[in-house]
Amino acid sequence: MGITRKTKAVKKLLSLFEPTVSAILAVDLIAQLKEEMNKTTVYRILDRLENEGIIHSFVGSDGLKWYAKCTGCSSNNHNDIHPHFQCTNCKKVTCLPVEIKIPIVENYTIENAAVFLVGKCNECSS
Amino acid sequence: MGITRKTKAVKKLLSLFEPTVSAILAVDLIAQLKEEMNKTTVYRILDRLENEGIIHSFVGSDGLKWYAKCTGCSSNNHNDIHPHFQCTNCKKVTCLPVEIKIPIVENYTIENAAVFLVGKCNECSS
DNA sequence: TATTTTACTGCAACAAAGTTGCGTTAAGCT
DNA sequence: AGCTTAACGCAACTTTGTTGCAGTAAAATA
Ligand SMILES: [Mn+2]
Ligand SMILES: [Mn+2]
Ligand SMILES: [Zn+2]
Ligand SMILES: [Zn+2]
Repeated sequence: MGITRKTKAVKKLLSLFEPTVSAILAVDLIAQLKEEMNKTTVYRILDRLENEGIIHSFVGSDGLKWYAKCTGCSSNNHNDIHPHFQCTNCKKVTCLPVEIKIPIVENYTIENAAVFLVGKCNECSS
Repeated sequence: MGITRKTKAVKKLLSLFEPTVSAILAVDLIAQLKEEMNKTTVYRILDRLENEGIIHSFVGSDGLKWYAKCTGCSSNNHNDIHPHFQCTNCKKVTCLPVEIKIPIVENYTIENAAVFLVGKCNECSS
């Protein structure tokens, strides 16, 4: 189950997540890998890696899809529930290593929460 | 500034938000109004109403745009910051009238938060 | 190492959401 | 009623993402 074959394409794509802690836009990955693989392949590999628990995805405030490395997830245990932050200045998106406290609201049984925060990162707030 | 002319189209669109507390998908509005106005018109009216502080928008977990009525906003004061909830069963999306407690995270100055909650609504959890 | 199997990839065509330009219509003011 | 211009319809376009199918290559088997 999952990524059964570690092809050149899979290795190449994974290598782009290595040097950074930031999340990466799916669209940016496609642009960056244009010479090396087809966009269909990029989307398919992202799908598989996410099912494997190697990366996770979320949607930004503009509806675009972001991907970032997981820490300690597997295919049957995706426990990477944390807020994501975007800097309004440098536009970088990062995973915040803090717990989300799921609110208790009457008449609603809340099972999951997606939190997208916006503000200024340390480097950009001079 | 804002909606200067209350046309038939504007009145009709606003009337769809009246009978419900739920949010409405932009795409659903377009489908529902297909016979009465063009989709371009729908998008343009939604834009204007949002700038006026009459409705507010947010993005669901699938990247689609939702709109809901504002309560007590104006064009220069959009203070409708609350979580949104989607029921996994009936798919309805509602505005939750609770305050979002913006987390304090070192190295990040958080200015805004979008919280999208998922679970079961009262009607659907038998 | 040669053969075989099938997971993976490329391509082209498609789908859905949303935007833009421009000519036409109608809201609402005099 | 006539005038001005905000608002509208339409078609064409952009962007993101998906699908079907034929061809390729990773890796298992012999
Ligand atoms: Mn993350
Ligand atoms: Mn709301
Ligand atoms: Zn920054
Ligand atoms: Zn429900």
